[in-house]
Amino acid sequence: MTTAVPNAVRYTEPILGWYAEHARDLPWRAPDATPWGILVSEVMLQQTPVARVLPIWRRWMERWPTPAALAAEPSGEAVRAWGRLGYPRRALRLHACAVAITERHGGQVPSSYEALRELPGIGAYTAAAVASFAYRQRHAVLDTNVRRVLARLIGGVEYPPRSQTAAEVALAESLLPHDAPTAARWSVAIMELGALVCTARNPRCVDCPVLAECAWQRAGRPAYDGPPRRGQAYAGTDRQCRGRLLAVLREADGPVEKAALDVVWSDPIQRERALDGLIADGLVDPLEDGRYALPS
DNA sequence: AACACGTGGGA
DNA sequence: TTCCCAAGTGT
Repeated sequence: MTTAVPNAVRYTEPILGWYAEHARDLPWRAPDATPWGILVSEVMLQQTPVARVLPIWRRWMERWPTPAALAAEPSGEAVRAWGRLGYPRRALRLHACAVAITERHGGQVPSSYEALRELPGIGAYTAAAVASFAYRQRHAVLDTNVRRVLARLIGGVEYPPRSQTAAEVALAESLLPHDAPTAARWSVAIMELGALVCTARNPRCVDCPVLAECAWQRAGRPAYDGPPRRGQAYAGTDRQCRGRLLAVLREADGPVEKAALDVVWSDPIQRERALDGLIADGLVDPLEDGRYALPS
């Protein structure tokens, strides 16, 4: 038996109203933001806080305002401009996106979910986000923020399951307003609610527009009881080693000697493995003369 | 379906 | 200081 009260009244309207008043004015949300700018922001924001993305995004858009502008440069320039945002393979894939958009889509970021999904580095979330935010379409946009809001608001638990389920997708789709532009606004609104109010730690429930509807609140905000949610060691890992190695190349003006890489990581076995990994990923180019460079 | 993949800031 | 985690994707 479904409720007689339409979801639009219970969730949509309060959250849209809250968003209208409390949304951050981020540059990729400005009226003059382009689909390319929005796509770039979405890739940069993957697993990365807004505060760190902001300056890099501004510099990036100033330098490469169109996909064609980026496509015209070596991929290594994208890796260099990526700076310390993390997960530098994203920079490589963004460059590959620019090439694909230039070659296959006449330089215009495609608007269909399917075409977006085929671009390198664009998965289910990012394709839905770009289609929604750049083209005002109606898609379930299910990121970590939205999953957490739905887990609490509807599921009555503190955190969503570790990996995304079909039930979550179905739920997100069932909540989508029928009208496409409204659905797009709803998607960004519920995401923003998760980012600003319904946060992972210390949620600001007092500021929540749907506190009265919240199943987690109603249940007395029980603490998460499932298996440990995290545990990613970093110190001493290949990831850290790769980061050190790539930082050397990023900060160098041109190719570097092998010795310049050797000094940043003491364990030669791990160092070589990490370097081979970077080369395999296309993030590092081994030159004929024995030196190493960012890819061209 | 797990696991690899960077980085830095807040609690 | 240590731990958690921030608009995921590809294999």
